[in-house]
Amino acid sequence: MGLFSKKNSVSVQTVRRLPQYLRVLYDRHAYGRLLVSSTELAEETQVPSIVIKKDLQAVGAPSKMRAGFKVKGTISAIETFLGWDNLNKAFLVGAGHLGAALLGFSGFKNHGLEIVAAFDTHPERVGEEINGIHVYHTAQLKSVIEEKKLQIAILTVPVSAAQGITDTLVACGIKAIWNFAPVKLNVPPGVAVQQEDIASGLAQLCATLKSG
Amino acid sequence: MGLFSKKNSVSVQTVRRLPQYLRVLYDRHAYGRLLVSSTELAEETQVPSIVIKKDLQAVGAPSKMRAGFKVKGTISAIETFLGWDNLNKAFLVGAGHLGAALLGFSGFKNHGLEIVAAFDTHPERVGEEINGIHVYHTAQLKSVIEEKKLQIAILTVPVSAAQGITDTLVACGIKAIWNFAPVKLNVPPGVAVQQEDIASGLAQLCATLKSG
DNA sequence: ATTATATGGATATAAAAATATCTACATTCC
DNA sequence: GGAATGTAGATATTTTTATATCCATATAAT
Repeated sequence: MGLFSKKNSVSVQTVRRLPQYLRVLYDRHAYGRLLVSSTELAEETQVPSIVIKKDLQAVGAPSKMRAGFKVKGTISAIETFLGWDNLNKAFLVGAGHLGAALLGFSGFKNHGLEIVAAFDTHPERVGEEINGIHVYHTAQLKSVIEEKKLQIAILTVPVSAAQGITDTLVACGIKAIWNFAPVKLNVPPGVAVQQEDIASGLAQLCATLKSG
Repeated sequence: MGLFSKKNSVSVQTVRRLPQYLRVLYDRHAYGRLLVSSTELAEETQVPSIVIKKDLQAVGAPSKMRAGFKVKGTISAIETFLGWDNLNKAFLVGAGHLGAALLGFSGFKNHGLEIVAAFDTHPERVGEEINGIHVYHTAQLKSVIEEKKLQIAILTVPVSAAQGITDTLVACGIKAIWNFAPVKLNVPPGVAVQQEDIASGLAQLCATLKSG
């Protein structure tokens, strides 16, 4: 029960739902609303209101009795919790189809992420600019990471290249990897890997189809 | 306990892990292996072996005492469970960055999915072929769906268009929608919607970063 | 003032999922 | 042949997550 044992135990599922709330909150804030109730958020997100209440309480969102959660304060609470209140410098490795799609998505700045560089090995891609982001050769990873003080890696390379690139990233001191390659990466402790597997969602849809 | 009350209760998390196992199994099968143990699958996927055992038991994977799970039979069990043993005809609405990336991904055929048509409203996209898939105008949705007997919709349109397109899809009798637009869709009972929210994964990564 | 109502907050319960423990059994190795 | 080993299978436990119930309270209607 010491000073450092306070486990900030916000569940994974709660964390995954936060961006949904954020979107509705941004919208309400744009309309000048000061308060929003969990009931209203529930209608908008199709998440049960009781889950929303618990989620928002977990991140310390401010509320007003009988009125709802304070829009601005709740936005701040969520953004602070996720570290989205200031931008992390990110880069992307693998400027293929998916990589280009992510580079073309301008919404990351609302999610605390600023993609400032891309890397690839294909000669026809290196030197290009995609949505204003320069594509370097993968050989320059180390120098560019250090020069630009990059923090978060987005991995959209083929499976065969994923682990090799990862080893390089780890050697460069990268502590967060967002991995879209369908393979589990081997990293030392202290490096966070978030695995995105598009097949998981498809599997869920197919299973629902068969049973429903 | 009647004939129809048998609830095939395979958990969501189990379903989401199945594709991972499938990848390793394909690999081992390609190398001619007949058996694979849960321990080996655990090393490969970083999922605890006991979870793997339970998952595979849940879908009725065949095994051999003291030896492991039968590679071929387990592949069949998973594919059958997910309905990936024969191809579902799918189509994509919204051939923008992300849409094009999905159209360019040829791996869906291993996941029971064959994308046979795309739709968009932009004049410069309509009429194009992306990875051999024709892009129709969205106005033709109904006729093409009926003509080609399409079953699964992949939605990669902007948020503003998502619900409108969904209403059309529902009217066309579509029963499964894989939605990449970050908005909850309103659909009648009986229509399965699988929501993909890229921000959820990013939130998870950021939360890990902050706490780790 | 009084009452009705909708809300966040707190607590309790239930359901889902992960993890641990033990057993039986083939295979391999002496 | 006998013991050690590594496996699936079954069961039990714990942890996590979701859901339900009740309560105090601030607002609005009467």
